[in-house]
Amino acid sequence: MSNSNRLTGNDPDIKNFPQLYNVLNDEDKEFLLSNHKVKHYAKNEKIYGEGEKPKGLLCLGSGKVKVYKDGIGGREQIVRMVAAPNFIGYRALFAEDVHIASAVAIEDCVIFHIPGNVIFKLMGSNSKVCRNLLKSFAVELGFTRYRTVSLTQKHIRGRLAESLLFLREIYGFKDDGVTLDIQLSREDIANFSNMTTSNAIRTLSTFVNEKVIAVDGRTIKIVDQAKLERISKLG
Amino acid sequence: MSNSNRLTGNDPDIKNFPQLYNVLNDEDKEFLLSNHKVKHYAKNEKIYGEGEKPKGLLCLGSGKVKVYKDGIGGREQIVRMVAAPNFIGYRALFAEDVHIASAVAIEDCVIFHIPGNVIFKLMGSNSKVCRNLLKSFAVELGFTRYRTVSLTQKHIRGRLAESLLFLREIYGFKDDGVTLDIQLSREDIANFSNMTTSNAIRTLSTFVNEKVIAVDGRTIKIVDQAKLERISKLG
DNA sequence: GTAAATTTGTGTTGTACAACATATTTTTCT
DNA sequence: AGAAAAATATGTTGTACAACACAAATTTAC
Repeated sequence: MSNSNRLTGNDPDIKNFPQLYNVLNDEDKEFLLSNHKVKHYAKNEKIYGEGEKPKGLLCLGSGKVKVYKDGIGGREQIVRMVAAPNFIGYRALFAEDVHIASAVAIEDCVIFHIPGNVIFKLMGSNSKVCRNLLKSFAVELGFTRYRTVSLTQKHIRGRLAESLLFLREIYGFKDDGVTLDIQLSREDIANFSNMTTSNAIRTLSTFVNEKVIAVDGRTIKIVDQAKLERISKLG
Repeated sequence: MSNSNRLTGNDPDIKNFPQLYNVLNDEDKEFLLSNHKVKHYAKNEKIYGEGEKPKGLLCLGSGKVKVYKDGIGGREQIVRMVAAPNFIGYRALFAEDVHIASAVAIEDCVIFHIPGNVIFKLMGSNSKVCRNLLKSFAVELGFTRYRTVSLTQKHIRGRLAESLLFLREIYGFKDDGVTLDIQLSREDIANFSNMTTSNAIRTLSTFVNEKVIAVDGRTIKIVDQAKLERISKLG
């Protein structure tokens, strides 16, 4: 996984948000620079909630976000794990609908807020903006459909293995090349994998015993990726 | 299983495809009219399959289509039921990816084929085309996310009730106001509701006994919609 | 028209996993 | 620091539903 787009440093700037800024002409760049807000979110802070009206387009400049839906009996289902730079909360904006999921910062985040009329104006004068938004949708719809099938058809081991592989794909490894660059509670892992917290804990333990992963608190190392892929594939 | 060789009196026309034609200026209308193909598909004919490269944008002008993914052990999961007029197979086009699902005509269909470069040119000169495509994506992503949660968390009765309500929403009723305007095999209903065919048959029977629906072969009447909604909601 | 194939229907068995209980460890709060 | 709360861990029980088996009805094939 390439990290060439990944934002680094302490001061994210919308100029480093390639999906949007890089494709604009000079005039539109100027317009965007003077028509957006930069907001900071602390770890565990809510970004938006189910039922709220979208205020505009949100661009995750730095940090990590989980997007989830509240299900039956309060059981939350994580439908998306987001790394920067990426659009968030844009489905509701383009569906002209309220948010049907909630977003929470899972570590400190910087998010660029762009009012609806501003992004629509940019879309009018620059079709590459549209293309990038369409591409985001297309990738996400593909992911969500894929997940619908595996979360309903795969067994627990397969679902958990797949989730770990997706976390690796989304967030990558730390410098050592084996440690997942994301810290999640067992509950979050369970909610991402459609299982109870108990079963997530249990199954992670068996993976450790089988030397597929190594775990230290919330730090997860992928020890045998080929085996993990086999477990994911076999269901 | 042959297409484009059937003579039909009154074919649907791309002029009646509002998401695309109505928003164009005269010049672009002319361009679109001379740069698309009208194709016929017979009932049960495959429109595209998993792994194929998208040839362009498909617009369902008339007929009904199911979109499904092949899951574990050949168990197919229907991820979308489509009524005209609607875009189909566009995810792969905008993700610059191969199709990750298959589409089959569940009754005779007319589909407008628009080459990729043509739709991209129209998007460049008319941002309303983009808006309509974005809206399609947004609605579909919302549906798919909603379904992920209910297909994984609701019990069989709730899943089947929800599926019947979605079929009503998508295809509506016949003139009598109670008969679903769609004929599906029990297997298709099962694959849309994430359950075995046996359980779909069984549960439909109990719904009949409970006077929630009435069934005659593949014809389904919704007798007590409020009750069906209650069953769907309670999971 | 009859045979073959497919779809529909129903009962039985087995099991994957949720639900629950409870202990232990870690984190948060004052 | 110690108390309270939350997260992690593990064993037990119950059940929803898949898997299987088989019969009847319907459709397709020849």
